Amino acid sequence: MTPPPVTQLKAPRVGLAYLLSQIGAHAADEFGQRLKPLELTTQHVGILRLLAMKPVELTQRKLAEHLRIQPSRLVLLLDELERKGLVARHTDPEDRRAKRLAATEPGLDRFRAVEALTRDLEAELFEDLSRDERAALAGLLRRVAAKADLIPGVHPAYRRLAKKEK
Amino acid sequence: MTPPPVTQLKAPRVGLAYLLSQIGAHAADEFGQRLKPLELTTQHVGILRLLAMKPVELTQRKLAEHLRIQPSRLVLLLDELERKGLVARHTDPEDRRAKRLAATEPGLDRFRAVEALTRDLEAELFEDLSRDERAALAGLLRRVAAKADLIPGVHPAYRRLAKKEK
DNA sequence: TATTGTTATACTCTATAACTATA
DNA sequence: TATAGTTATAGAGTATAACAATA
Repeated sequence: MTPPPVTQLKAPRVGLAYLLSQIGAHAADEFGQRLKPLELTTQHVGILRLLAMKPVELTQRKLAEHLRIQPSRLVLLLDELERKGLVARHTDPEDRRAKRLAATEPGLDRFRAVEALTRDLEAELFEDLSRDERAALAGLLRRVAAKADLIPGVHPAYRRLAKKEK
Repeated sequence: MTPPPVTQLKAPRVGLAYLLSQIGAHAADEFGQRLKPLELTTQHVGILRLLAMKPVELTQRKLAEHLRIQPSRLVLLLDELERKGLVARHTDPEDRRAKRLAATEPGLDRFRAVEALTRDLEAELFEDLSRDERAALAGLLRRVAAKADLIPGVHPAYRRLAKKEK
C-alpha cells in the first residue's frame, strides 16, 4: 500500500513504547482517512459515540469535562454536527442556561456506519494475527491502559496540547 | 496519577484499533512531557536518533524525504538543534548547495539521556507486564507494524496533516 | 455573584510558494 | 534549466479571555 522509502537508512532500534505510539498513530491516521467520506472527524466520532449511549442528562459542560476539551472547542464541534443534523441541542427547561445533548436518528445511523468502517479497518490492520493472538493483544493492551488510568472512550488526542503542566 | 473523571459515564465499547491508538497517544504524550527538561521535542529526537547512527552521507533533502516532512519544516528543526549545539551542518565540498548533517558530541550525549529516559518510561508503562508478556506484546506489535509497512524510526506524527490524498 | 454556552482574539504548527546560490 | 536549502506567507487548529443570558 505505502510505497517503500526512497532513502534507505539502516533501521534504528526503537522500544516498545515507540512501537505502540507508531502503530497507534498509524491506526488513527487510517481511521481519519476513512472517516472523510462520512464527513466526520475523529473528534466528531468521539462525541457521537458517547451520545449514542443516550445519556439524556448530558450537557455541554459535562461533555467537555468528560472529554477534557475546552467548552469553547466543543461549541464548534457541536455546531458542525448539528448543521449536519446528527446531533440536537435542547434547552434544559429546569436550567435555561444549559443545553441537553442528544444524537438524532440520522446521527445514530451515521455512527453505525462508523462502527462498520471500524470493523473493516481492524480486519485489515490485524489480518496477520489469529483470533487467539488478537485476544491476547487486546488483553495485554487493556492491562496497560488500566495501569495508565486511561478512560475508555476518551482519547488523549482531544487534549493533546491542553495544559503546559509546568 | 491521573485524577478520575469527574463526570461519570458508562464506558463505551471500543475496539482493538482504538485501544492501540489511545495507548499509543498516551505514551507519546508522556514521552513529550518528559522530554521537556531536555529541551527537546519528539521531532528533534527523531532526527537525533537517525543522526546518532552516523550516516555521514545524509543531507537535509534526504533526511526530509526519509522522515516524510517538508524540507522547509526540517530547516526550522535543524536550526533549533544547531542553536543548542546538538547537530552540525557542513557544506558538502563536492556539491556546495548541499549540507551534510552530523550529531555533535553533546548531541550524542543528549540522545543517550533520551534513551535512559525512554527506558524509565517503558518500565512504568509496562510495569504490570511480566518479561515474557512484554516480549509477546512486542512480537505481536512488530507483526502489525510490518503488515502496515511502517518504517522503523519514522513516526507517522511527522506527516500527520501532510497531504489530503483526495 | 456564579455558571452555561458563545464569540473574539491570539498563538502555534504546518504547508505552500517564492527566493538564493549553486549545479 | 534544475536542485538544495532558505525565507515568507497563509491556513488550520486550538487555547484564552471577554461576553450575554440565566441562575
